[in-house]
Amino acid sequence: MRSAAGARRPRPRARRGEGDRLRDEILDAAEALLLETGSADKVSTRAVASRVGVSSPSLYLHFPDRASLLFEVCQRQFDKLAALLAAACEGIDDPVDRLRAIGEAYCRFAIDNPQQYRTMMMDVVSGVAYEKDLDEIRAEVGFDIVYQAVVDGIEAGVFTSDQDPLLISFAFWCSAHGLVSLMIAKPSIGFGDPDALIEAVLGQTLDGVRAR
Amino acid sequence: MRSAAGARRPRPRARRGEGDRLRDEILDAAEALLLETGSADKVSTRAVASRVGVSSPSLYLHFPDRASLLFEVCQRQFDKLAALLAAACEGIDDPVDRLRAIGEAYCRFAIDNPQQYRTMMMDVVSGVAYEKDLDEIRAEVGFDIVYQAVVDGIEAGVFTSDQDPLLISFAFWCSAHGLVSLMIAKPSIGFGDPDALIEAVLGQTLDGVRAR
DNA sequence: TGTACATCAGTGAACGCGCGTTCACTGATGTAC
DNA sequence: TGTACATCAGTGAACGCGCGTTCACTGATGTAC
Repeated sequence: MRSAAGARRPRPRARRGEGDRLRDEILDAAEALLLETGSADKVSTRAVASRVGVSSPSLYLHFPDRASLLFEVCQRQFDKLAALLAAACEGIDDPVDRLRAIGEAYCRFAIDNPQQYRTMMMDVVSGVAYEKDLDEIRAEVGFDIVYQAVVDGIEAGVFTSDQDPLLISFAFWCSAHGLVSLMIAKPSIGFGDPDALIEAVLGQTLDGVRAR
Repeated sequence: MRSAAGARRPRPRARRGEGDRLRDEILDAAEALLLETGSADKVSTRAVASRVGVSSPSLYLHFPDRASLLFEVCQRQFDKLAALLAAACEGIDDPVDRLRAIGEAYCRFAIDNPQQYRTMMMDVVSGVAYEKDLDEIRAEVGFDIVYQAVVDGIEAGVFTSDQDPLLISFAFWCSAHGLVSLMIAKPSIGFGDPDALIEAVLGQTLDGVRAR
């Protein structure tokens, strides 16, 4: 816990029109706090302000309330995840390989950013109406590129055409999410090498949709 | 919110040795509160006491602290789930049918008791060292009976023997958990008929491990 | 270049709240005689 | 059966805490002249 009067000198006032600098610092601090405490409930306006080195009322110059701040922290994570997933499948033509790459990138993100993933996908962020409809979720968690890979795979004859591609995509997502959310929620289980487990579980799920 | 002085008359003192009556009422109230609020953080000692119609210090006659109370609430849920799963697969010889029955019962429990499932499997219950090791988890979430069904299935030649049965079991659990935890965490997605979705996702997962 | 003034980013103190927990206590129940 | 006493389940008041948010304010920055 670092106080405004502590090690760092008092922050210089933002110049006119530089308001976004503090705004970004607040978001960074909230994100860091979320990461360290592992719980959105612990990301209090006071803790965030103290970390930035600023009084807590000054958050209200940049966000209408705590819920909006937390919402935006999550939003930045979703943007990051979407970019990661898009990058992961870029240039991979084979639908099976592409699906595997997407799944691995998704799981990697979750394992590397467990507290963010928890907040995005597992928690009720208290006071935040963080309810997205299917279209938003589809874009944000990479559902669209999963779906596209599945459709391509069915067309190429490598995936079964017995099932609705939407359902196949969804089941794939369930596997990936189930795996990483268990690893995050129940670390005491002791999962061994995460990468090996990810590969094995995704591989098995992909086998389930192969054409036969 | 019902106060001690409210509608119900002041609760009669427990007789000597009847201390468990209030203890059970406290657990029931905490469980009900968890269900209604959907968040373990909201299950405060004061709210529980007020619901029972008792002063909050009296909780401390039955539980050393709030964390122990919450822990026991969760423990009762795990016991209930284990019993449900055992009942679900009773008398089903075919390993595939048995596995499907276990998975469906597991998902049903989660859908019917979303807040309890959330607390048991998705949340960090604040202040509760609710860390179980693999052996406990295996027993409590029905992992052992899943594993047995998989082993039986491999022996009977209906499941692939390419994979470690432990891994097959785990991937199955990932699917089921992933499905229900998404349904619980992101209700705004709009999942349609839950039973149909459960059947489809589990069926697809089972297809992934069929011998070919 | 110098001065008076306007702007507005950030502050310090305070609000009312609910929390977990402690403590000395009360008074109904049970028991010994 | 009646009485004095011991037990102990449950209480009321209080503790110190951190919270989200408000409000009147300060004082550095920028601007008009």
